[in-house]
Amino acid sequence: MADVKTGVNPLFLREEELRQGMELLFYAYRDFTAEPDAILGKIGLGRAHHRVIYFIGRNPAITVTELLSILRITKQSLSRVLSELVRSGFVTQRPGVRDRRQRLLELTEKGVDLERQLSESQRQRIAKAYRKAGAVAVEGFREVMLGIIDDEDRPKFTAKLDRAALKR
Amino acid sequence: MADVKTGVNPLFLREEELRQGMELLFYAYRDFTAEPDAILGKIGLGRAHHRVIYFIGRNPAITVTELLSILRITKQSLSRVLSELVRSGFVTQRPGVRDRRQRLLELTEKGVDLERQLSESQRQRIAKAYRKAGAVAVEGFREVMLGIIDDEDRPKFTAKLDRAALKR
DNA sequence: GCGGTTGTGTCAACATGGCTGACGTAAAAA
DNA sequence: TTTTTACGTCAGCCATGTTGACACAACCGC
Repeated sequence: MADVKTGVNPLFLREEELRQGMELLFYAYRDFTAEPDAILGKIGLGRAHHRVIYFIGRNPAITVTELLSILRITKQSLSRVLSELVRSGFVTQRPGVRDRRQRLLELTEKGVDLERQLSESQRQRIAKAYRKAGAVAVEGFREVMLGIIDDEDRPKFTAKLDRAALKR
Repeated sequence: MADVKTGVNPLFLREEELRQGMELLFYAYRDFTAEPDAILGKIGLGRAHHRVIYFIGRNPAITVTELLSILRITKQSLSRVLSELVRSGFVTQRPGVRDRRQRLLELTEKGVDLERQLSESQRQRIAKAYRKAGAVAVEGFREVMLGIIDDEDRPKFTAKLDRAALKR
């Protein structure tokens, strides 16, 4: 049972290691969101708006249902945020071609600008971390993060067939 | 400017890589918090209570100020959550010895139980990801995550001298 | 010992972003 | 034709953050 190298219970080490992992996630997320939050605050928007803008920018012509499944919130919650973004001219909606009930969402030029501004500090933060850690570490980071994410969303990061395009 | 191997603009690749990193953080955090949130909901508590319980459990006899600096919220926000936890018998307070203005926070037995229950699914999630990815990947994960975290909190994960103990 | 600083608490008001439940409409699919 | 789907909206509630103001005890430096 004794760990020869350290003289410490290996179960304790494991527990400590896992707790460190949990805390890394907490601190990283806390710091990752801090800067965009500050920018958003100045223009009367919140983190929820950033998420919506981000994923629309990332998946042009995304539908409301697809967006809901990414964010895992209710349509009522999304609706509030989304309609604010449409009203203030960051996002446009147009009916789907194959299914006219759908509202395909796109960023306006103004929306693209805001998205870029908001994500800039985050991109820089990730870039700095990647650069400092090196390619091997980045690959390890990717693997561990993928393991943390629920199975169903993992394919998003591997095969990049455009599921979205099939639907419209 | 052209990337010989892929025939793709390397700036685009870099952008894609960074965006993937950002999304990994979003999805990992979303899934990491989902299960404890569900448990908390049933007993009328929220994620904020989990965070407080977690960090008190992790740093027994932590002071309010120290807790505030970890959570980066206002004392008024913490106060509400903390007093609920004290009132419901998850946390105890006692005056500091060296500084009697301080309230040293500890989990009660009930608090320890709840903490364990809440963090269990998270520990398992991390453990599964670590196991699957392997030791090298875990080290890479650690390095990248540390790079994402603000400088000031990075020492928490390296030198583990007990700063807290010096203060009381 | 006095005066400033620190640790903590509290009251009040407000914003954000979740939630549930209910109801409605248009379009697609069976 | 009926049912299901995609989406919207109204209303109300809750959790969790914010700012600002005030209070008090205790500590620290001069």
